[in-house]
Amino acid sequence: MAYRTHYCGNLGLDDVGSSVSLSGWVHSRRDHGGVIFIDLRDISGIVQVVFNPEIDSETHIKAHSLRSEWVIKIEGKVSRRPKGTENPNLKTGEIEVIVYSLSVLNESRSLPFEIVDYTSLPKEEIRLKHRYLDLRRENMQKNIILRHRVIQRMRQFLDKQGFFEIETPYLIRSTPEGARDFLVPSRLSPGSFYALPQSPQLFKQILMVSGFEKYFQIARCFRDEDLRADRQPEFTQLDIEQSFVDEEDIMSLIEDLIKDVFENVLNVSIKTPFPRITYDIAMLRYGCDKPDTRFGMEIEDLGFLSSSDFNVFKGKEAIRGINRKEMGDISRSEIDSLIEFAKSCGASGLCWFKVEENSLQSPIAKFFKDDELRKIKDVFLGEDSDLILIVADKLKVVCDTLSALRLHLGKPKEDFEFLWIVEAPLFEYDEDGTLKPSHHPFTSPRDVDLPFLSKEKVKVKAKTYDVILNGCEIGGGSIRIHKPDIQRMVFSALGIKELAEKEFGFLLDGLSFGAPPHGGIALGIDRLLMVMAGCDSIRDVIAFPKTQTGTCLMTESPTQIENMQLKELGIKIL
RNA sequence: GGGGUGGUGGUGUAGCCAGGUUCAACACAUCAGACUGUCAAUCUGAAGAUCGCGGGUUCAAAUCCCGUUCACCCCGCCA
Repeated sequence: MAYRTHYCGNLGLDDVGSSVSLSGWVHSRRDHGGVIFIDLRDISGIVQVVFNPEIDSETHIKAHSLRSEWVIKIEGKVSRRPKGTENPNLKTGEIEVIVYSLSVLNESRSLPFEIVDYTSLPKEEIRLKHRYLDLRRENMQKNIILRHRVIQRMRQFLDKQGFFEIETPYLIRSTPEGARDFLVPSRLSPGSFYALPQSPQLFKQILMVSGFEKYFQIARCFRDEDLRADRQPEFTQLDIEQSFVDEEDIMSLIEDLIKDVFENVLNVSIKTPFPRITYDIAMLRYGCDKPDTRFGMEIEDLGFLSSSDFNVFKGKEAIRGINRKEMGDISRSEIDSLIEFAKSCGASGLCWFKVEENSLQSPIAKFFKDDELRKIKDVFLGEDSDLILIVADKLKVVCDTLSALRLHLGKPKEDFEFLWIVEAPLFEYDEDGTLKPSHHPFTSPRDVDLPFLSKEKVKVKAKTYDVILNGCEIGGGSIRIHKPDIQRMVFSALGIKELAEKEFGFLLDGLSFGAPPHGGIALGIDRLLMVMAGCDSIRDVIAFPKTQTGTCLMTESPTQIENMQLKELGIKIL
């Protein structure tokens, strides 16, 4: 007889009276000496199966030896549970299966940890080592299946919109821009290496030149940089590119896609269009380019205080602050720890005012004139029991610190808040003073900024759009440059003209053969899933993630390589 | 490269920053026995850790110090 006629979790009152066979894992057992209850688990859920000595004594004796996570097959009859013994916590709690035949398909050693979600989880180290057991937990199965549903829905949606799913190579040319590449040695060209793609960026643009017009791919991307809770060395993007579009087209496509996915997978309705703010406004109001907008506490400018008598504020590049409502009763030591927090962000200090009886209280209040104090209170709409925090420093430090304080003190509501950040600068200077693209060098500048490409480079804004969900950057894209002369101008502005001709010659060639206007976006599937599933780390939505040092604790990769294998590749370890 | 947190039976924690009659406690899991209606079963009993690893201080170290390693969080880095 077949392993199963039904799935455990799908049985219900409708099945009462039918004979079924079920296969699955022993989730838990309750042995009463007489009757034995087993919770039998398969992918669909759990059902209680009953071994009763009066039904079949031989099977009952066999059932005594069953242990957690043994794999068994049973045959039995679905019965309504006796009155008063129904379990409302179980989807199948109104019925049980009276067993008349049991076979053990496989035994299990005693477990390194319990396969349950109600007790505190073992250390992540242990979970990752025995990932096959960790993934048996209901919560993890939910996450991985959610991931499947989201990806399927995205494919469906894009297919309906006329997009083609096209694969691009994983063994590609290494280019100097961007993150560190993972390299793959070429046996056939000793001393030469492929790189794994950081994204399919160039190939999808080439597909536009090729005339496919609408492309997407669930693409694995690889970046050899340090890991974080939201960063793995390999991660998955929904990569999209489309011809004959502007920013509006891509943003509304993504809004429709996200709306469709959330409504059909999570049954959560999403308001579109998403709010849009420019990069400059985001930096001004939130101090960062991926603000969490689930709470207010926006940053206010206090530049007028640079002319006050308070020396600390004199000559500072920026003076800005936030108002943490209803925290005016904070203790002195709590304020001290906020000051420490600010210092850890790079600030030299943190000034504070409590609003009490409609006026500002602070050790530094005496340095300010009455009208200055009033103005501070007005800027923040200060009310009694508010706490106003002010940082005066270099602009970047002020932004970083206030942004961090905002997240530290904010109480975000449980919700999904989307936001577009548009018009990021095309270029930025890194700390050693070299100009680099803030997205990638194929991003189109705004048409109005073209004249500034050669002079005030940092003022040039780009046709970019990043999509933010609850303060997490879940995607970003841009309209690309489709004219070779403008592409060359950008390369020149970056001072990489010669290098680019060599590295990206094929793109410049492609653009010169009638490339259509085009643009696209990539959504970080792992991060999107992390927020959808309510996890704190993308590791919980990836079946087999790496540790912070880039190792896999289950397979113990990476490993050293035999000399023979190295020799064949023409590689020597230093 | 840097800052921080943690590592105590299989798992999660307590003990540690007052070093010694607590050289190890509690819960869960495991094993054995009992039990015919439980569902995180219950009851009784047993087994199981030289406290990540190495060194040092001390009459004495899970506890203090130094180093190291692993996991996690963060900065740098991530076009």
